Amino acid sequence: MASLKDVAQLAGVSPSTVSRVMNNTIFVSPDTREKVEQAIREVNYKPNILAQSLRLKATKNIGLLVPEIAHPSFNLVIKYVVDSAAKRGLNTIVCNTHNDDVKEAKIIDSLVRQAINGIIFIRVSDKSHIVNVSRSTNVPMVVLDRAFNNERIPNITADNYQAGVLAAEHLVSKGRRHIATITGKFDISLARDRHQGFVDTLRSHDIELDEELIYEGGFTYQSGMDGVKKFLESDKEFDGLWAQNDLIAAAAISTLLRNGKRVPQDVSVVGMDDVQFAPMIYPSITTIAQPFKEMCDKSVEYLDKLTRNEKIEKHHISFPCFLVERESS
Amino acid sequence: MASLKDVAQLAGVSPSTVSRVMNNTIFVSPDTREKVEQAIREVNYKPNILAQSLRLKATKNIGLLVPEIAHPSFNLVIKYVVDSAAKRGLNTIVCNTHNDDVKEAKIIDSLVRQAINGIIFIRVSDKSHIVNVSRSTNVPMVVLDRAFNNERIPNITADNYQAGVLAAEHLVSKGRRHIATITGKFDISLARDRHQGFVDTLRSHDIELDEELIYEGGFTYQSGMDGVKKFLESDKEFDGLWAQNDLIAAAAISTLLRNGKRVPQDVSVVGMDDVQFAPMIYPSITTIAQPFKEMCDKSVEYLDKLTRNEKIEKHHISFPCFLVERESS
DNA sequence: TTGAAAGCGCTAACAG
DNA sequence: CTGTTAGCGCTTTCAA
Repeated sequence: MASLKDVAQLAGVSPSTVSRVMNNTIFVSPDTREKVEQAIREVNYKPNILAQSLRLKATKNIGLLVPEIAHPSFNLVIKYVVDSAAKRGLNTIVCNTHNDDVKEAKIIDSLVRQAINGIIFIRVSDKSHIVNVSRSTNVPMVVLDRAFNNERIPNITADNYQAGVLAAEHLVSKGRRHIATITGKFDISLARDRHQGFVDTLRSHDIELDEELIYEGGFTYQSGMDGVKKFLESDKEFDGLWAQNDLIAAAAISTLLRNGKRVPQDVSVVGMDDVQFAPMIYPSITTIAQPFKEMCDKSVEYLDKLTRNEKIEKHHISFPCFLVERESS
Repeated sequence: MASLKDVAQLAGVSPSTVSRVMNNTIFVSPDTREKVEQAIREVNYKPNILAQSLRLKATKNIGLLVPEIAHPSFNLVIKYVVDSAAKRGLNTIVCNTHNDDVKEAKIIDSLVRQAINGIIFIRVSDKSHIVNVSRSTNVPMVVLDRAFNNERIPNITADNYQAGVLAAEHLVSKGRRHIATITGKFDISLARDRHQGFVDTLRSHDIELDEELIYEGGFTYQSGMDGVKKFLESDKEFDGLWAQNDLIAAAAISTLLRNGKRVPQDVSVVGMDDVQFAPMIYPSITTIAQPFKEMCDKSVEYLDKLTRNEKIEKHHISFPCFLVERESS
């Protein structure tokens, strides 16, 4: 690969001049410029990003940490972050924390060593303590999806409470009164928020959730199966079910079908996230969608601003969710 | 962030000594080492990766190009490549080529400027011409999943012909004789290979595919729906269907169900890839699995070897597929 | 308007 | 065993 020096030599000018032509930083006389551009073309010169970054103390890479890559919701996040970053000329280094906060800490630690410009971050759990890192290294970070209260680190989330409201309203509007729910682990605050919105709204319709029809799962397919099995084994009748994500919803639907229940006739099922497969299965999943694209865009925008020391409007943005009605309800 | 120089100063030694301690490159006397390590701890020194890379002309980053991040099969590839790279201490920059070979070329072009050590690559189509890039820049590359004949660039694929054989054998073993198939676009050679294996095997059982029961789709959900609709509109009876990926299979299954057909009783459906949702829907999808994990591991291993100029055993490795039998057949 | 020179943070001869 | 020195490829003062 030709270097800037090579180009300079070939054009008979100094390296600084070539740099000036490349970056349009200050005026260069038309004929020198022509000579230089000629030389650049001749050797197909491309600046070495590493050297640039070292000099400028800024890279074109951002890091994206997700609890698990092969999770349909995070898959969407990856797509949108990568696409949005690419639009701004940024590369995305995708890291898998495997739902393990020790691994998570290690990854941040290695990422922070000037390989990247900033980190977008879906925390493994509410316990992940990343503040220290951010403080000691001043690598900009934004926390996505899972709530995080900190005055230094921006936080982009969906309005999870409102998601619960939407789910409840929808089930009630379908005439369902005997309602079950399968949630994520309650040590993740968004699971609590969703549940709270759900419970409050049902209550406002004089519906009280039966304790036996609440299953605290873990945002996994398995917990969807387990939850429905437990409900079926109890004697409780139920005609509506909210699953706090679509993985759980898919599990619930297939488990119900396998047990001779009809969806939606016997049980209306509502999911959450509107992942890729939600419209693809039969019956297709009615779900509470998060505006992932907008959330990811905003995250990248914030990170970008932070790296250039620009102000950001708000430290915590919460995006409203919306209902996508399909066959399962 | 403290630099090597700071540490040296603090420890009262030269920078090179600190470097030696960090890298264990040659012997350092125990007490100097102790002094240095003390200083390192004191300022929490972390080497600047950028400077290291510039100096060593090698980064810890690899690039991964996929035609579309939010495609369930490629999602698996991303997961496995990232995980496998992480085990070797490599970061993965994930890029989305959006099924566009112009974009693809641009991305490679920008990636190649020393930001990365090598590229793993699922080509957009058989037309993508990346050889030039690899030649002019000598950034190591390996082509994954989609066949590519080149003596310079290793190619890791599944045995797609054999996949077709497995699918045909399975349908025949289920007593199916009137068989339909929905394929990927035939400008991607693996679609042709799969089809060939399928056709040859059926023929060996004296079954000839009816032209009207072959639909050349595009590895998308949409083409699965379109294909089945076309089949249903023709008068042809069919009791078996091979979809060349699980997206198509899912579409086929739900379209059949919506049209009053039972799966598998009326039509046995077989997919391919064994993506995440294949076991999750009802009926769960019988599918021809590709050993994605092994394929990705091998790709990363090859890339790693290439970057250290080690020999690799074979330039083209083709991994056998296997049948995963579930409810849909 | 252009060039010379310094330096980003690191490693690796080369001396000693 | 350790220090000095040069240099990876670039940008940016500072002078001219």
